[in-house]
Amino acid sequence: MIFALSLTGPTASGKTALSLALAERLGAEIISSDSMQIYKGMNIGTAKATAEEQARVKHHLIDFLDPRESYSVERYRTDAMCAIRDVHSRGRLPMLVGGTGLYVSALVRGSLEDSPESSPEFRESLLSLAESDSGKEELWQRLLSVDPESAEKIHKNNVKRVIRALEIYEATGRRKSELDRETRMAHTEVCVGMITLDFHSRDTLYSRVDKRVDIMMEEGLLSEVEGLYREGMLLPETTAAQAIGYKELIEHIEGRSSLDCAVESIKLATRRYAKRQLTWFRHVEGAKRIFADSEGGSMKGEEELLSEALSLYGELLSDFKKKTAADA
RNA sequence: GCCUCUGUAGCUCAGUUGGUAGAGCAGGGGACUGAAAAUCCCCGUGUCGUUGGUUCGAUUCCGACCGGAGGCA
Repeated sequence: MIFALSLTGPTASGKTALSLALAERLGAEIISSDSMQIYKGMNIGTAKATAEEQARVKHHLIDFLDPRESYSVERYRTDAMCAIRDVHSRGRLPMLVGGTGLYVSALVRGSLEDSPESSPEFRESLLSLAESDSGKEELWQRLLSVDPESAEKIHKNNVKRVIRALEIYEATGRRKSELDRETRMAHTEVCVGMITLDFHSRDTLYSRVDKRVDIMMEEGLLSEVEGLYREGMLLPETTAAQAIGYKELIEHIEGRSSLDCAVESIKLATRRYAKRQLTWFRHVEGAKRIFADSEGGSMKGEEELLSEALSLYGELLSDFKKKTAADA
């Protein structure tokens, strides 16, 4: 059983700075758990660690995929497991850092091996069906007849999820609800100790978000997006083109919104994203929480955060040791 | 100074022929197992500008006052 440390938190919470300090202290290598930093050339808008920062600590699963390509949780699981084994085999601590909750939980929960790959053709054909309300209803009814347990859990308007559940049945003849149960039981070869960054003051987080978007613009986000757009890297419908900061500036480049409007939309979308991340991380079982701000709302100093994180790491590690000793 | 319009949820505004009010946006809460920075669900009490009057009852009608916009001087 391999122990891996994970550091999560909403965008603009200061994950990167803390992760670098922690990694240096613990002899760790960073494995990104971010669904957008995987893409090559998307640097400013995804707040990727800079070249200097990457020189300080070795980073994995960052900046390696063509933005025109699609990726998936399961590919992430495979890639991340591979990186974790690699880092561990060299006697270093694998440290997952990123804000994509689903990616982290894919490593915490069992394997999804039995789960079928996605089928673009299948999705497309059902998607066109779902354009009307009655079409959505029809798809959901179809799911209800095939896998009532999943249908009950998935709202009929959540077309993507309804389609995925149907896709699983179509491809394997098995129900999504069954597979979910099995994967929940599946054993994992890695134990992830999780630290989550939270905020006492939502306002503090949101003003950090706003400020960071302004900084990204100053650093040249617009020309980064323009460059990628001109090279044909940001194609409609791809995951990369849906990234916050990119989709809004694409609209502006295509003349559908003013620059000011685009920047405001980026801030708004980022704040909402941060809120969703907080919801996700707050409800993750077994995660240890540290606050980036004090109760009054002012940001904590780096030293203070680092020492809090180190003590949580100590707790997580001793829990892990107890657990492995008990298993043996 | 006079005249007209206007003052309702954080913002933009509906509305009540007098029985204390509702949309959009913002905001809050939640879900999440091969698209996840995606996708989806739930949540609206606010001195109806202030103060008098009429009335069983006023945010709604009338007066005064205080903001705001425009017009005339």
